[in-house]
Parts: sequence; C-alpha cells; structure tokens
Amino acid sequence: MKHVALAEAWTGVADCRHCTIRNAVLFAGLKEADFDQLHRPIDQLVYAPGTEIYSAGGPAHTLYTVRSGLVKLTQYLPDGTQRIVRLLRKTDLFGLEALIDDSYPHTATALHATELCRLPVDVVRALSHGNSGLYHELMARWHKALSSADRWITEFSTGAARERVVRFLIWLAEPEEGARCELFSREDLGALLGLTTETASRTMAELKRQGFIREPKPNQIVCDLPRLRQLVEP
Amino acid sequence: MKHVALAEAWTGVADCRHCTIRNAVLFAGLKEADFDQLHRPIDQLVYAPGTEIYSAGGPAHTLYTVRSGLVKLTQYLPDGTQRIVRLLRKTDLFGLEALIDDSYPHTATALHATELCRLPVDVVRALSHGNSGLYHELMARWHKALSSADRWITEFSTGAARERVVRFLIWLAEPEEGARCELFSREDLGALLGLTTETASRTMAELKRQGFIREPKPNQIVCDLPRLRQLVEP
DNA sequence: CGCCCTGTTGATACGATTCAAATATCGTGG
DNA sequence: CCACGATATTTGAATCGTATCAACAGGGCG
Repeated sequence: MKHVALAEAWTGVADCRHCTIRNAVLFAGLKEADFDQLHRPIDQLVYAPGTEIYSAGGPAHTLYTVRSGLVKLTQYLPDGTQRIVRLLRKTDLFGLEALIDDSYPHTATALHATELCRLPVDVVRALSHGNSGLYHELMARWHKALSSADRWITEFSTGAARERVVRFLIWLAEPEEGARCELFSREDLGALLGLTTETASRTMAELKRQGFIREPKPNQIVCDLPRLRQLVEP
Repeated sequence: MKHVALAEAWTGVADCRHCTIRNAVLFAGLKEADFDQLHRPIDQLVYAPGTEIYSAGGPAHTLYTVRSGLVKLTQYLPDGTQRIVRLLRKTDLFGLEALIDDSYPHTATALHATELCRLPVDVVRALSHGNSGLYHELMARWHKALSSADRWITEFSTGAARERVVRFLIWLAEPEEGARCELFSREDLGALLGLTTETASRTMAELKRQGFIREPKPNQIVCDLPRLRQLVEP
C-alpha cells in the first residue's frame, strides 16, 4: 500500500493560442474569435507522482488535458477491488464525464510528474455552443477514450500474465523515441493488468533475465521491441 | 465453433415520431420540424440469432438502435484471440464509431432475435448540424458506451471465474422483470468473461447445483438474485 | 437412424495466487 | 555523508484455480 504524496502546483495561465501542443489538443480547431470568449483563464498545474487529481464520486466541473506525464484512472467495486481502467499521456483529454454527469466515475491520480491544463466544463460548454467543430472534436475524444477502453479489455485483460505484461510494455514504449520508457510501481502494474503485485514482479523479472527488457535504474525500462513483438504476434 | 445463421429482414420504415421507445432513443429530443428533415427513411430490420450486423474493418455508414434483442460487439487481436467487449440491448445505440471513422472497430452480431433501427450516419450528421440538443444526446451515448466498457473491465475481467459469472448474471437479469433471463452459448459466455468454454460451463453447472440459478430450458436462466448478490458483495 | 453441435464432466498439467521471508531502494534525520 | 527505518521489490514454497485434452451425453435435424 502506498501513501499518497500530495503536491499540486499552479504554474500559470495557459496561453492556448500559442500552446506548444495546440495542434493536438481539444482547442486545436478554434478560431481567433473563439479565444476572445475565453474570459475565464485556463490554468496550468503540475502534479507530483502519487497526487490525486480528482476522486470517484466527487463533483465534476473540470476537464483536463495532459501536457506531459502520466495519469491513471482507477475504478472501484463495492467489495473494494480496484482496477486501473485507463492511462492518459501527452495530449490526452480526461474527465469528459463532467460534460454529462456531475460526478466523476473514476479516481484520477498522477503516476509521474504531470502537467495538466484545467478546462472548466462551462468554458467548454460555452465554446462549443454553436461550434460544431468543437463538438466534433469532443466526439473524437470520446471515441479515443472508448477505443482505449476496448483495447484495455482485449489486450490487458485477456490471456496469460506474460502476454499481458508484454502487450503493455509495447504500449508504454510505443510513443517514446527509443525503446526506453518510464514505468511505475509493480503494484500499479498489477492493478492495470488484473494480476497480483507478485505476479507482475515475477513476470518482469523473468523478462529481464531472458533479455527482453533491461532496467538500468528502477522503473526505467528499455525494451527490445522487435523481440517483444514476436512474443505476442503469431 | 459456430456457423453463422444469416437472416436479416427488412420490416418497414420506422415512424420515429411515434416510436414506442422514443423517449429512450437518440431522437428523443427532436422537434416536429426536425423530423421533416428526415427525407431519407429510417429502416427497421430483424436479425436472426447468429447474424452478423457489421464486420470489424468494414465500411461504417450506419448507427444502430436496438429495439429488442441482444447484440454482441467482438474485437480481435492480431493473433486471432477474440473477446466480446460489449453487449447491447433495448434502447442502446451502437456503431457510433461511424461518426468519426470510416470503418468499424468491432464485429457486431445478434445473439438473440433482434430488431434494429438503422440510422444512416449522414442523416445523423445533418440533423445534428446546429442542433446542440442532439449533440448532447450523442455525447450522452458515448458516455454510456464508455461506462459500459469500464464496467466490463472491472466487473467482467477482474477476479475469479465464479465472481465474473455471477456479476454477469446479475447484469443480465437486472433489466428483466422477474429474475428470468435469456442467455446464449457457453462459448460466448466464455469469450465475454475471458474464460474458456469449459470453465464457463463448469461454473454455470456448479451454480445450478448449489441452487443459485435454475435453467428450466437451455439458456433460460432463473436467478436467485439476492443470494447471487451476496456472493459478490462483501 | 445417425450425425453434428453444444454442453457437461473427468484427469492432468500448468499457471497464478497466497503467505512468508529476504533483499533492495528511498527518504530522513543524525 | 552515512545510518536507519519505512516502503517496494524480489524470491520461495505450497495451494488453489484455470486451461487443456479427451470422452461422453443429449437434442435437433437431415
């Protein structure tokens, strides 16, 4: 069990017009005139690893865009079981449920140091009113979330432990330049794949011994992607 | 392995204004004037059990509303593994991906005799243009699909075989009046829960022997819901 | 009637969980 | 900077659960 570090820091007001990842974010298609409607500022924040961003059942007034870092969404069952249902990284939008419901279905927690932009739901609503471009962009975001959830089911919740771990490592290394990627605790890895911490650890250890991955420092994984792919493709 | 029966039959043009489930469907919020824009007719169809409605990778031009019956969405992995990622029943909308992509990510198949309404994607687009009520309704549908996917992960892909089966039976019996519900093959039950056919069968047989469920005729299940709930709630 | 498909059951092997202990790592204060 | 305690990770051994392979029963259909 972990005890939660809790550090979030406001790092300024976003300048959405000149955002470095603007072409990939929700407001990509906005026109100059639209930005003038942004009377309320868009805050940027940094979260330390382990920080809770929002809590399942808590009031939902905000959407978030990931500028950098990694965020997990965790869902709980009545009996206390918990399962990580999604991971969000650069350019991902989460908390979309705030558009429909008034509480979040998941708990969102930073896994790495994470920069987020905070989009108040009424700002998004105001901007989207009569703006079918933004509506379409929002739907594309729902679509992305749903594809991701489906992938979670087929890739990370099906088959043997080893396959799941391998598919996940491929997912994690995918967007990185080299095959080097930053992992997180074995406990979270287990919660992600529906395995116990021990099984997650054992499987990682075995992949290391067999040379499919290296771990130069803790939670810094270097993957031999070609060989990993061979393990899960026929 | 099954071999696909293939019967789909056109059963008329829907009268959306007077639809018996209108208050629950996508067009619930439309006004009279909107219906006048519906130049292209909305077809109604019946599918026999086993019929494929659309195929993963195939061209996506249509959204479907379930009027009655049961539909599965199946996703495939490169190695041939398949997994059922969602079930759709009365009033559910599926094929939303057609709004964003030009191919479907899943294969859709009728599990029971199923009545569907076919909504051409350009009709939906035309109606939604400038109609923020319909946009909102569409987002609510994305939201519902996503909640369902998340539930699939935590309830049907996590924990022991027995718990999964029990949670699923509760899900299946939920909307029914009594606790009587119509199941489908053990093979599909396995594909749904990430289990083998044999394990699905064994678990069902054991639940029967222990009196948690009865099966008066094949695939007609009567659940003792209170006792089933005790099995999965703490 | 015999065949095919589905569901059930059995035996066995394998894999994952569990509980426990040893080891490594991190952060903190001396 | 090092030593310490707290926290994560790794490893071990035993148990339990699920997959696998195989055989058989029953129902529907040609």
